[in-house]
Amino acid sequence: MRAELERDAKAVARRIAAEEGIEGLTVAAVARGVGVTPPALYRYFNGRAGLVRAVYDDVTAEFIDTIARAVRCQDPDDVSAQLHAGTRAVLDWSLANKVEFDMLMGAGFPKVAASEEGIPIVIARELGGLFGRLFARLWHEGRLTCLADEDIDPVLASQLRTYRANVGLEFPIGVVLLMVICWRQIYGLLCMAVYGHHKFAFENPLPLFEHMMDDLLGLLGLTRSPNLRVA
Amino acid sequence: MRAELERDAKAVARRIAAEEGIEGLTVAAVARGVGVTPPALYRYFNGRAGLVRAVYDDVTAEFIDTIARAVRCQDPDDVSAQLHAGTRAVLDWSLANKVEFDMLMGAGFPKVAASEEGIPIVIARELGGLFGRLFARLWHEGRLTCLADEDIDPVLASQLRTYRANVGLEFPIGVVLLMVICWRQIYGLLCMAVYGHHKFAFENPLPLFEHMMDDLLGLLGLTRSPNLRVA
DNA sequence: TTAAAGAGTGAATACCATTAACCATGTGTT
DNA sequence: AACACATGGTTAATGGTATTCACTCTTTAA
Repeated sequence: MRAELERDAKAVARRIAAEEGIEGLTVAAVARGVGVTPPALYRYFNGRAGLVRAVYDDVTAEFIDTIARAVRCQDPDDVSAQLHAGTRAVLDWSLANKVEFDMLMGAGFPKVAASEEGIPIVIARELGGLFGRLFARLWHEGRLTCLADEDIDPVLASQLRTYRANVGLEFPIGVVLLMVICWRQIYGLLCMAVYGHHKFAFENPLPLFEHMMDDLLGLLGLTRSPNLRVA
Repeated sequence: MRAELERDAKAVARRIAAEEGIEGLTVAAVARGVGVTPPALYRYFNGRAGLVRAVYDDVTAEFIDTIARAVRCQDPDDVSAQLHAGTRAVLDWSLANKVEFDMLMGAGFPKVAASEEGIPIVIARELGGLFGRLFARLWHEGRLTCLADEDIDPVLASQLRTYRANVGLEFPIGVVLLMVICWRQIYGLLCMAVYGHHKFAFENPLPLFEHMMDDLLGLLGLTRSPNLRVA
């Protein structure tokens, strides 16, 4: 019947989490926000953990959608622009949604994953798949230079194969290694920007970001696209 | 008088934080741990925030000391070994102290910084200084190849100068940029390892770490030292 | 000897989560 | 139409938390 209350509660929960931080997301606060007493919410959510879980699911979907949209916005034949725009979208979304970023890709994730059953590795899979398709295209076009299988440390190679299987990629593990190398740098920059340890000097992360993108695109044999469209 | 109670409380707080996570660090729990009622702790700490702050200060000192020790352990003339060992110590400490890592360099930091006044940028300063001295040595030995000032984007250059001034470094901003490039990758790997998003494939982060170190040392014109001593 | 400062306790207030018991309301069936 | 029942909410109760205040005891200082 009242499916709208569930929708409202989710929206309120999301807003509270964004404004007050995840520790401010309480059953009582959400109940106040939707004009109901706290126990009522137990009809819809599994207590506080369920509320957090609901926000997590919503945020995950929104994040993936945002990034995918930014990639789709580019010229479908311009892989450089797609990679650049997708990565930029990750940065922009993360900065605009710091609490949510923490839930998806920071310290919040282990906590969310521990609180309820069946939290999937959806971010690594989806994001890996999204960018993986672009890497696949570069690979098939023969533009990537990467390590041969036998030049990769055996233990690392085995890990890369596991990753490839889980994300559903189909190119050599040398390409997977390239992805991981790129992600390592992007992720480091993201955490620097979101958590703000270097805010005293790098309040605006864009110069470092663009410098990094030039670097990473170069690593993939690409150059910055002149047709990049940023939302 | 009872300075020992303050010591005990700090130790208990640290243990609870490590075992239960930062949200389990409650005034009541610490009080139980030292056999006293909660209000008693208000004589020593500024409530829960003060307790968190005390843990933060302790952990900061321990972290810096651990890394400095690992660096000192190496041949003082072997900069490669010092960089490698120092970075490895950061990884090892972070994995062994995930909650504390989060407080120093993750999502916990903004929260701690917001809770009490005068939280210094001690980590960025100290760690930057520690590694900065090694970079300074490489620079003065003329082994580093880096961008000239005029080849760096002006906004980025200004940020690098701010960083250099805050950390007390004395080499060209091209070298500072090298440091930031290295840190970006190290930090990304740390967050990956500590937060465990890719645990399904990279449970053991060492292969990726060693691969990264080879990369970074190469960037600095160095090779892996044969005399590396890992604790 | 006495006054004051230090260090703790207990009680009170105000949050929070969670469960249990209860009540209204509408829906479907006989 | 009347009745049973599932749905969706309520209030009440339990127990956890932080924090403040008033009070007591003990130690120190004059």
